[in-house]
Amino acid sequence: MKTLRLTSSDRAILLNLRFFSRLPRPAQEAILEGATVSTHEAHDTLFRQDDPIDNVLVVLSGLVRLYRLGKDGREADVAVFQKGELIGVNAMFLDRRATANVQAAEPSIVARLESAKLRQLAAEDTGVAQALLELLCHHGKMAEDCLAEDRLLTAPQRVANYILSHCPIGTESFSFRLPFQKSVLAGKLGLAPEALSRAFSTLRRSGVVVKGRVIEIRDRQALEQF
Amino acid sequence: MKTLRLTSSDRAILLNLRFFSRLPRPAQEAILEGATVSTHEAHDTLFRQDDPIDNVLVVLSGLVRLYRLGKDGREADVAVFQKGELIGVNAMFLDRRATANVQAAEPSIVARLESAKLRQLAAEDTGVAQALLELLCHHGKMAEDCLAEDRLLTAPQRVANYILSHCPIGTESFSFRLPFQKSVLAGKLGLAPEALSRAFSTLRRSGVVVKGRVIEIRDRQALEQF
DNA sequence: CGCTTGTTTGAAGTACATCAACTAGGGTGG
DNA sequence: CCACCCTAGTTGATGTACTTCAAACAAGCG
Repeated sequence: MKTLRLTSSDRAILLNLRFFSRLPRPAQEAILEGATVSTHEAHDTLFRQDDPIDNVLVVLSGLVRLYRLGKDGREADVAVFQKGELIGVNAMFLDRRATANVQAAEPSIVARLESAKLRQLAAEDTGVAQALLELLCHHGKMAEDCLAEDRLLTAPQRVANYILSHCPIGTESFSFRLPFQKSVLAGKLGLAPEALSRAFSTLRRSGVVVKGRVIEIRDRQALEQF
Repeated sequence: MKTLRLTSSDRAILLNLRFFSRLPRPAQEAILEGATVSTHEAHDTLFRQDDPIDNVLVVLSGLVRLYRLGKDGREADVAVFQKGELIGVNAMFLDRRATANVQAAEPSIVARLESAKLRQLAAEDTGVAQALLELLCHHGKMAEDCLAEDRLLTAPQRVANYILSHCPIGTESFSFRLPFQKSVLAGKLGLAPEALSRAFSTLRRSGVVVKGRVIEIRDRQALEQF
């Protein structure tokens, strides 16, 4: 891991995020001022569960995975963050400890904001607080969706759902590229990699063609009712 | 369902909540001013998924269950709220629609706060925003815990966890009363009622005695390593 | 006492995990 | 350019945890 200062392109990425773009200008400056950047290899661990943490991370490139460990050493993903997503906002307002292990799932670059500064800004400026509130509500909804999916859907249904969520409405056929390894998708969906593989082959009968990371949907209807 | 004004004891309950007690006095008044109360029979539906919703609910007594429906009509609980908990905070800052079905799981009384008012206060007063931020982070952590439990633990382990979470630290043996029907606990843990029942009987071998709603722990050690 | 509702138990089925073997790409070094 | 290796992914066989359906049982409450 190497730690650096923000480049101007890093700044540009940050300022374009939904979260940042809603902040008042002075708050933007204040946050960026103390920010640093770090680069990580795949499988690097950024934090371990319960580590004290006084940064909020922003993924600038790559992929960061949050997972918890079972007593038997098994890993369960609780979230996967892509470019532009914020990590560790919850911890900032709770006990300031990581609620999960944080790991780079591929070579990644993350910005590190100072939680203390962000907390202070939120306490002084309702605009900042507002942006955080919206972000947290969005996270909350995602989590609820995820729990409901886990409890209601079978593996092929979860995969179908994922595919459909990347498929613009109103299109009958479509194709896109997975933004990460299949094993990461498996973790995100709460499946073993083998189960994901089998789910894909089940969906082939409903017009889903998978070649490498490219997924092609031939019959949207069939997928939706799966 | 009957709608009423707040009684003074309702006001007292609300003002004692962690959330309310952190609010500045004028904000408390402003919120209580527009609040109403409604009573519900068991199984009453308060909202259906996607209903527009412009209240935040507070459970004053009883139990309120949030669940989503699968395509086949199966129900999956996403949260269960007891006395003193707030419902619908996420929706307030998103699209203002219910993210799940909301149902009284037993005869219940809920206060209804005006989301518009609360939103306005949060936009004007960082104290209010702060209280909401902490609340949402807490919700977020709960959701993450829940997802991780679902993915890492077997049914008996989840039940053991639940029991331990109600067992004061440092006590070797202990007993407490379930705050709701077993079928509700089953839903909360993502299990069929039968699975919960079987989990209890598995745990009997580890010193858990269940009589009606009363649960007795004879050997905390055994439970912890389950 | 009998009815309703909640819980337990049993038997059968299903979905997913796990383990192991095999296959396909994607570099690397010769 | 090919042989090799390493990793990611697939496929098969087996085990297991939970669901589902059905029936027995218990507990309130009229």
